[in-house]
Amino acid sequence: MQHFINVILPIPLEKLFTYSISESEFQVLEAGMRVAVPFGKSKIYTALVYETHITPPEVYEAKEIHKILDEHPIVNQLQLKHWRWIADYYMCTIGEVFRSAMPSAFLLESETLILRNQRGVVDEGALKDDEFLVYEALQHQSMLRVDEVRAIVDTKNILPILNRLLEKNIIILKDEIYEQYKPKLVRYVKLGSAYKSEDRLEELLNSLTRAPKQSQVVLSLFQLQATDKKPIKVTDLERASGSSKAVIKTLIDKGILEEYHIQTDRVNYGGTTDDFDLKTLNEHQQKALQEIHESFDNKKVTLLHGVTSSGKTEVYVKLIEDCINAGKQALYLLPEIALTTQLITRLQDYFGEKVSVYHSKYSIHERVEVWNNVLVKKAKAQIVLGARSALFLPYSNLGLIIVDEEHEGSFKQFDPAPRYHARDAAIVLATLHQSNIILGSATPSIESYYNALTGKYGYTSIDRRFGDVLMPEIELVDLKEQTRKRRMKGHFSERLLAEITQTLNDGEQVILFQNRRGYAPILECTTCGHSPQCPNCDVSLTYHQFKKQLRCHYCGHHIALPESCEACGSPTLDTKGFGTEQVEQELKSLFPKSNIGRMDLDTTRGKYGYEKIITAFEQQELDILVGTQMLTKGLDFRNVGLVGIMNADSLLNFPDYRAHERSFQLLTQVGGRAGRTQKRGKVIIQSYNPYHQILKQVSTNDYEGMYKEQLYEREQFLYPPINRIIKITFKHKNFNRLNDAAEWFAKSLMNVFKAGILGPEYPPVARIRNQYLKNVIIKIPLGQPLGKTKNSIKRIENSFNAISQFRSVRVIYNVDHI
DNA sequence: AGCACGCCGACT
DNA sequence: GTCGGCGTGCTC
Repeated sequence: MQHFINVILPIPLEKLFTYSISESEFQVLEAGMRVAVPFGKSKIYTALVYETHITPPEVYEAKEIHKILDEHPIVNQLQLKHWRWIADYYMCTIGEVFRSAMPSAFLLESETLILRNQRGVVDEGALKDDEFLVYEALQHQSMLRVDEVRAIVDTKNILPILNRLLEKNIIILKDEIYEQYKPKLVRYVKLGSAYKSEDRLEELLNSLTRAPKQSQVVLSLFQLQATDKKPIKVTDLERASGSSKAVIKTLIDKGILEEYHIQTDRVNYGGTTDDFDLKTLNEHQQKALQEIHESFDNKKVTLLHGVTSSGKTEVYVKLIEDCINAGKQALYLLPEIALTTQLITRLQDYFGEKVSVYHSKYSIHERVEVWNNVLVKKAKAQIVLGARSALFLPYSNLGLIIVDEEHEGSFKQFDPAPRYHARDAAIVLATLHQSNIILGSATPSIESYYNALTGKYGYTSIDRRFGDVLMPEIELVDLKEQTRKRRMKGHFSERLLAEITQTLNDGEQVILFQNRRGYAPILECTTCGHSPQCPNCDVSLTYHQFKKQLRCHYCGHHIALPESCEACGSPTLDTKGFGTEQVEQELKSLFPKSNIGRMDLDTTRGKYGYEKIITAFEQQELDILVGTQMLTKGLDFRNVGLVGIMNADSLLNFPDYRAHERSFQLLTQVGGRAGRTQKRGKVIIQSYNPYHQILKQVSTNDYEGMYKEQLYEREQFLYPPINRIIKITFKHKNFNRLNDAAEWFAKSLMNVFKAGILGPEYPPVARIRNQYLKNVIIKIPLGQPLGKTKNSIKRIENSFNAISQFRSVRVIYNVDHI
């Protein structure tokens, strides 16, 4: 009998692929195990077994698999179901979900290597120039990768060259897949087995009298062994003997010492364990906890609406405790930017080494380890704290999911597919596991609050700050008036300056928020009005003073700062608008005695990027911190007396239906950083439009009012939560073709759906990396069956792809686009 | 998505 | 003449 497997490949193709396997492989293979399979002419991919069966494919001959990569499944059935749901709901392929769900180290691809053919006889004179270059390179390096060859000969298509070299027997090709994950090994040493007996030992020491360093090492080894029976690390021996790696190596080479390796975990928690000093909950938290339990009993998703600094974390901790006591796994999801050491240590203080952390700044190795720990249900991975990708770990018995900062837009993945919303995917995951799930926020999203009010979610709130600290006092400053009266110093109003001075004098810290990085978004010639544009994108280049550069924030293109206008040649260049860099600079001249820090994408690169800045601010080495929305989340600073919003208008004037909701959330969250101890904090919001409804609602803490008004608008314009939306983006480098394609697609949608089709429209940035963009938005009434709607859309896409000029236009679906 | 194949323009 | 562009079709 023949045996087969259907596998998921990590590529955007809808179908599963069938490979043939042997009888014995059939005995071993199970769904959820990885196999390496040949695909296409020469590639080898990592695929995941979806099912095994004995039905031969009818219209083609199945290829054989290359290799089995796992002994046991590393993905379970619940995950496969979850992936299927994500692929269906977010209109992508299961292969794309597979690709983004696994740590990249699990997905090896083959790479073609070019090696010297040792048996060939080379007639150097018969080689062409480029062939000779490759030949020469192989004299120095035993093998080359394809893109290295490309760099050497400096042409795109190197295949003809390689083929000629192959024919002349100069090179051979080899396809290699390599395991990217390497367990971390620690080197240990012990005395060589030849020297175990007493007399041999004495002999040894005598022989080393002329090598004092070496004998010192041997003596240190004895001392270490005497004090501690544990294995001795090479690094420890090095330190104890005060000698070098080289000396130890010599001893190893001589056979006097033997080295060996023990595998260790990268993800270890170094702190003390079982150090449970959970603050007792206050009455408000207690009440919330009670209500959450009741809501959980009704099997409901529960929304916890607690004002900033109300102590939601303590409530979560209680819930986690219950969950792990019941022997189940707990998942705590946070937006990437809120995953700070502050929170991690706090949780580790409660739960010790039961907490694992999983997010993008972790190395691929660390991620594999967390994956494996969750898979085998290790105690140290019973609680996972992570960003949205932590949703994909191989849980087998989740008892609790917490989605904190539930309103955060960054829970929605934007660029590669699957464009999923982690909050919503978490709800589905909770259903699959029959697990409890709680959404928490100080400013719930309109959707979630709507779901709570309509009874779909359970709801509970905490409207007092922990320790009864007062909500900050919020003051609006009219920039129009201040400018007219010439009361501005740079971008600071008199009021803001006075408050900053006052706060600093009181020995408290200041946070200033400006939601734009760089120095100024636009450089403009005051003579002719020209401003430098990105050659690849339809945006002005942002001026970064620190590097004296103009940069594009979309494609990364950058040029040196021009000294005169490129259009008219006059040196009258001026900046328009302002970013964090400029705020920082102005502050430095206004408050020369204060220490000023800046926190934005440019200053927080690298694994410990933000850690440094946050710690410096925490320890009050910095008096003022300027930053973008990064500083709105999850930071808990004790001593902040004042939060200043440099310009609220840039938020409010954002061109989409969520701008107001987002502004309210952002401003409330930043404001919440002020006054977390007994003294009441202060927030100053500068705006050209201080009578804006949203600003008023922020300043009076009127979430209800904001919700009602926004809901009314969404009802009027048929936006979520009243309707669902799917955004379709069309992308192509040819402007006219893109327009025709988008127009055709929109018309077809119109024919099918009759109403609710918006566009095609150009997005605010209509060209990125030389690709033109156009959007169509489909509004789907809640009653309309989603599956059928998506099928109709897919059918239209099929006809679309049948038109040859449209085929090359990328179609990107974004379901529930934020 | 990649990648090969095949057909056309513009240059060593 | 070839190189390299791009459109087209296929991948078990």
